[in-house]
Amino acid sequence: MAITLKQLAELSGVSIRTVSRVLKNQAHVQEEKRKQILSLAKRHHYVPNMAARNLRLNRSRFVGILCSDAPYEIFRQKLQDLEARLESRGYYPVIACCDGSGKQLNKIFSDWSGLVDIVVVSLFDVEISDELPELLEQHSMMPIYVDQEKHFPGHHLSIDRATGIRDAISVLIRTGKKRILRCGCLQSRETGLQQAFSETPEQMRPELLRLEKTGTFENGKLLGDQIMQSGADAVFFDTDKMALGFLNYTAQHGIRIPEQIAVIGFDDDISGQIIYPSLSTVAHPTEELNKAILSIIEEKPAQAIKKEFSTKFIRRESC
Amino acid sequence: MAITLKQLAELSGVSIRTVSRVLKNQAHVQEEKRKQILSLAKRHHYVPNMAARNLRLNRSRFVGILCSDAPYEIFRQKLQDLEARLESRGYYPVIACCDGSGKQLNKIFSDWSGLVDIVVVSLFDVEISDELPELLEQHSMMPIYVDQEKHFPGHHLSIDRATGIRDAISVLIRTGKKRILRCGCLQSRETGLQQAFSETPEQMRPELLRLEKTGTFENGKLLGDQIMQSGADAVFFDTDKMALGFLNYTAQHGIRIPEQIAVIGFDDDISGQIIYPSLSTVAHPTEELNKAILSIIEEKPAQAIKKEFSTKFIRRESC
DNA sequence: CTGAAAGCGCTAACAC
DNA sequence: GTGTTAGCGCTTTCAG
Repeated sequence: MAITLKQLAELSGVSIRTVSRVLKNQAHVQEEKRKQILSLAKRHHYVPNMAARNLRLNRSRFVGILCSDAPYEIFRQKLQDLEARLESRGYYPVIACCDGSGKQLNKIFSDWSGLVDIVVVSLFDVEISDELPELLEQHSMMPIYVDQEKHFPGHHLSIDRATGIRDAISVLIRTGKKRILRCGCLQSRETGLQQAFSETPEQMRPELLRLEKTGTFENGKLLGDQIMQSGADAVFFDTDKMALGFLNYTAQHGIRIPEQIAVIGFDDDISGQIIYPSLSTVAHPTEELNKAILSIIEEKPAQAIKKEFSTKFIRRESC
Repeated sequence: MAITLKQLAELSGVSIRTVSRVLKNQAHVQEEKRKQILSLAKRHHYVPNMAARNLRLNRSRFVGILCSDAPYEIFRQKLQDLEARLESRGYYPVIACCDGSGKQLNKIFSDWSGLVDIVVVSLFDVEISDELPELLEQHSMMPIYVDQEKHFPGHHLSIDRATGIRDAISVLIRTGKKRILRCGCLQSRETGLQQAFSETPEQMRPELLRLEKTGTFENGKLLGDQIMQSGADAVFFDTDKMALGFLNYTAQHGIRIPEQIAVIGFDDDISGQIIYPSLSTVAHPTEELNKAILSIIEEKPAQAIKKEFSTKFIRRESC
């Protein structure tokens, strides 16, 4: 099918080396031969076989991405952005949905061996096996950890949740909310909240209520009654999913947002933008993060990179 | 880094062929040697280099996926389902976001040459260059076209929009709607609508209104006034996006759904499930379609497969 | 039962 | 300027 260097060499009556030189613009080759080879190559649609090149050079343009199977919108959004960026630089993502078990990781890496040498670890809500670094080492793959709790050796790009959350809560405080409810139980959401409170002069500090439930859509919806009875005038949810569940409840019960209660979520799910009232939320630093991934891939720094990116508050109609 | 067959052969003092035989369980090898080789392989974490294997066998386990960059939720949903299915069978998706131009396609296929031999074409909203079949041929890649308008040679899996739409409209008619508005201008949405109407005895047939605008969220929102003034008691939108735009409008204006007007969309975007009232819609046959893709990949049928899958009406709160 | 060897398509060091 | 050649790591035919 596809023509090879060797065939091209035979066709043009020169050595494979010369063909290679012409095609790669290395050194000088007689203009005449050059042209002939070039036209021959074009006519036969010569394309280097990347499998062979990769084998020879022991590197590839494929970037493995380990992601969770769970349908978190924000995840897919990030992924899509990354895909586009990779491709624009001539890299391609190879996706594996992963549960984090050593067994599965081993299978994946084996299937990728020699074809993928950089792995972006972007797992969420799964328990990652401690064998991961060892497995990566064995398969000689370089990991880039994105927003991972476990501190495996390698590049780490993390997300500072506090900044965006602090700004969000500050807005609530500044707009005179007196009873703020925090709904959820993720430790990572706590710092920003505390910051906003401690920045506020004591006499102006609102009351802080808590409802510690996991941040699912269902929970947001089910807790509706309880939230409204709490007397809170503003509520911050751990996740947009949960906030959206609550907004579903309020829509159903004719509760006016933000007049009766202001709502802020976390994640910037697409759904938050399409509903009415649109959901104020804290957005992930997707762009910056993905840019950083790309720069690591392209520059392959010897030192392990550790960077943190800030989340950002996005004010919409719900507060 | 990674140990090779050759090294394993040297370590165990046999030929490379014998090692290979043991590792692949081909024919019999002296039990003693067998065990030694096996333990050696395990100790050194031997993993075959897929790049080399692919080169030799001229095939691969990577499946290229051409998808649109546009952030259509339904697209990503389908993609995610496909990813999981592929992986469960030991295949991996390699993603390229594509604008359909010959130039870009050529670049992508060149980058993939020898590494990808099956390409799932799942493009939407882009003009695909007519060079595609030729380019695929040149790179010896087998296409699987998913829901594509252009009839290039190869396997085609298409989506029958009519079935789900007919059922949707039938429900509207059965529930006594008298003025049904169709909002959108996609030709593909017309057949099912016509079917539902012509199946209905003439004296019971509702009135059919039309508003021919493209199915964007913005349009759904902007057309709110016009839709309400049309006097329609039910509206079918070309896309969930547009329906969601309209529901945003109705939420903002305190219009009761479905009492004042029943709403049905098309696509089954996630957002339609989380809002109140949840959006009745017509869903794509994602599972069946992706199963079919997998069976083509695994069975590599000689004959071009042409299959059509039906959409399905999902009734929720909005009608 | 086991091994030698060819070759997938490409790169690049090393001659001439 | 141009050609020869030795691999990258694997599979598999063909001889022993």
